[in-house]
Formats: sequence, C-alpha cells, structure tokens
Amino acid sequence: MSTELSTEEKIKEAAKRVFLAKGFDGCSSREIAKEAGMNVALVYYYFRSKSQLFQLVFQAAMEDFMTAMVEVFSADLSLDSKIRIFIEREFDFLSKHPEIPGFIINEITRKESCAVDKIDMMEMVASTGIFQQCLEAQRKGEMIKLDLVSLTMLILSNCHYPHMARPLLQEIHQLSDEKYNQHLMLHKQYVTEMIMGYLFPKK
Amino acid sequence: MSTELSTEEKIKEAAKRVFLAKGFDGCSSREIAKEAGMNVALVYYYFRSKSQLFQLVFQAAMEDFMTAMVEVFSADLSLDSKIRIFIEREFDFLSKHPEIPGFIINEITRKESCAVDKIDMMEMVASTGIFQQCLEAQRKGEMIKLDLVSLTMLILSNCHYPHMARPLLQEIHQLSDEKYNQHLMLHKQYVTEMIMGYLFPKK
DNA sequence: CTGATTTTTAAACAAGTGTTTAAAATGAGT
DNA sequence: ACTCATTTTAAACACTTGTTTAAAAATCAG
Repeated sequence: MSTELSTEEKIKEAAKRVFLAKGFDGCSSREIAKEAGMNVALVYYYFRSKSQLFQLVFQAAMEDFMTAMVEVFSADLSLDSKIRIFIEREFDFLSKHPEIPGFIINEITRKESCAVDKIDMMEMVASTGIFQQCLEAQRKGEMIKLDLVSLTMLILSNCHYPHMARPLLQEIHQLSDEKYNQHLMLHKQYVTEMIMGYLFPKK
Repeated sequence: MSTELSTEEKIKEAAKRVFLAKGFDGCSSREIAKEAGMNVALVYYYFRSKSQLFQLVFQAAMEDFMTAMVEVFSADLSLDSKIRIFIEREFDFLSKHPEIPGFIINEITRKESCAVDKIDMMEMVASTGIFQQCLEAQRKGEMIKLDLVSLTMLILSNCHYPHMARPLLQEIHQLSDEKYNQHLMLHKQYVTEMIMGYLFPKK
C-alpha cells in the first residue's frame, strides 16, 4: 500500500473514482478534492478547471478501454481464437471495471466535447491487422460475410451490455450481486458459443 | 399540432424531453420551466420537487419501455415468431426513442431511488405466458436450454446496445447519422438471424 | 540562514441551485 | 360587482457551484 503519490496524482486518482461513479454532472470539484483529502484550490492549481481534469480522466478511461481490446488482436493467433479470447478478456476486464463502457457512452452522448482521438483509436485497432485477417477469412469462406461495423456492434453488444445493464437486470430479475456474477460467467459461455457459431458456421 | 395541453402536462412533457436528453444531474428546474415556457415556481406548484417530477418521468419512460416489449408477447403466436417480431419491434421502438435504455440504466445506476415497481414489471411480462412458452419449447427440444435471465440478456444486449452506443460507434467508425441508420437496419437482420439460429438450431 | 519559489490554505467571488413566499392575475358562482 | 378558490408571477431564501485571490506555509537553492 504505497501512499507515495504526489498531490497531483492523488487528485487525479480521486477524480477518476468520483467521475466514474457519478459522471461529470453528478459531482463537484469540492467532492473530488474531499475524496483526495485536499483543498479545493489545489484542483485548480494542478488542473486548470473541472472540465480539464475531466478530459484527462476521460482520455485515460478510453485508453484503458481500448488497450484491453487491442492486446488480443496483436497476438499471433487464428482469427477464431482471437475472437474467442477477446470475449473472454473483455468479460474479465469488465468484471473489474464495469462502469467504464457506461461512463464513456454516457459522457460522449451528453457532449461532443469529449474530444476522443478518433483517428488514433481506429489506428490502434487497424494496426493489429485484425481487419485484414477478417477480410481474408471471409474471402476463404471461413467466416460469414459481415461488414466491420456490424462485427464490432455484434461483439461489443454481447460483452458490454450485460455489464452495463447490471442494475436494471438485477432489479428486474431480483438477483443478488453473487447470483448476477454467476449469470455473467455462464453468459460468457453462451455468448461465445453463439457468436462463434454465427461467424464461423460449420458447413 | 394541438397546443391544448394543460400547464401541468406541458411541464411534464418538457421535463421528459430535458431529463431524457441531459439526465437528472444534467439539468435544473429552471431549464425545465424554460423549456415548458413557464415560471419556475409552477414546477413546484404542480410537482412538489425536482425529484418528484423526475420520478414521474422515469416511471413513464419505464412503462413505455416495458409496454413496447410486452405487447408482442401477448399475441397468439409461436415462440420463434414472437422473438423474431420482438426484435423487429424493439429496433423500431428504439429508432424512435433511442435515449430510453441509456437513460433508464444510467439513472438506476446512479441511485436506487428510482423506485421501479419491480414486482409489477416481472408480473407484466410473466402474465403474457411467454416464460411458460419458453419452458415448453425447451422441453420439446425445439429451443436450446437457456435460463430466462440469459435469454433476456441475450436479446436485450443485441437490441439495446447498438442504439445506446451510437455516439461511440459513430465516433469510432466515423459514420454519418444516415450511414449509422443504414447499419442499424442491416444489423437488425444479422441479430435476428444469429439469435434465431442459436436458440432454435435446426438439427 | 536567506531569499526566492513552489505548494497549500482559507476566504472570497459571482452565478446558479432547489425551493418558498407573498402578492398579483384569473375565473366561476353568487 | 363582489367573493373566493385557483393559477401564475416576480422576488427572495439559503446554499452549492466553478473559479480566483492573496496570503501563509513549506520547500529548496546559494
């Protein structure tokens, strides 16, 4: 347990926690300062505004998010292994950071000001060669014909939504946290089976 | 174009628009009053607080949301037709009200105070007999064995997420609104095909 | 130790928040 | 025309908001 963080870092960590939990609109600079155990003015001394601090946190979340995804694609594996492992890893990542997709989507929805490095993001994914691997598999007839947008939608839907909608589904089905976690683990299997079966049909 | 709404209704309609667009934390009573073309005090005259007005709007959104889902289940159709039509309707509903699932999930996440009528919600669905229809189809071996929670997750994931994640996916893939709409319509087909294929495998 | 620099503090700022109040406008029934 | 309840208004309330300021404290270089 190293409390050897600089003031600046402590504030940023606190901001991460608070912003992820409550969103930009749902918290105040004072709340972030308190969470960091610091004076409010320090927030403005190190980061010039609430928005600027937010941008930093947002970008960091986005990067964690993308990094977790790209890792698998860079490996030297067959396409179907990559997708299988991707789902596995995504479920793992999201059970540790379930708030991230909702946070990102919500904040982007509420203002375009979330200046995402658009080009960089697609560059990151594209540079792994995953797209070419897809196209090739499609040409060989191993994989169903499906544009890359739909492919993204399909996989992300089934990985993100079960974590994002946890509070809704727990409420609807009256499930405890543990019960829901069990369902998530089961669901990972189903999703993998379904997606693999759909993308790579055995003739 | 009937402007024949009572003051109370005008405020509620304005609140719906504003809350859905910006969330509870993202707007003020004055903003709602302004949107309705009314004095702020009227918001408090008709609804005793911002929270109370919000609860009303939230409940209404939840009801629209559930009603759209239950309708299909009540019809006199085979299970696979019901699911097929459900997906169709859900995509239609969400292309008209894309903010609803994100709104509901987000607000439930940020406070349990969203006193959802839990029992009512499941009652609504259960009373259509859809669950029995599922269990029967499973016993007959027509449908894959899958608990109802996973079934819900599976279908909602693929219907809700593409609409919720629109701003993220448009950003990532650099798509115009129209282009994205086209992708959505295509995606509906893919999702239907995939889910039907998975749930009702042809032996 | 000293003087300059960096870091931290408490206090203040104007603007915006949810909410209340008390008076004005409105309209129906006598 | 007068009464009384309902509806609408402008103004005020206490408090929180993002942000700044000016001084105090801590740090560090020579």
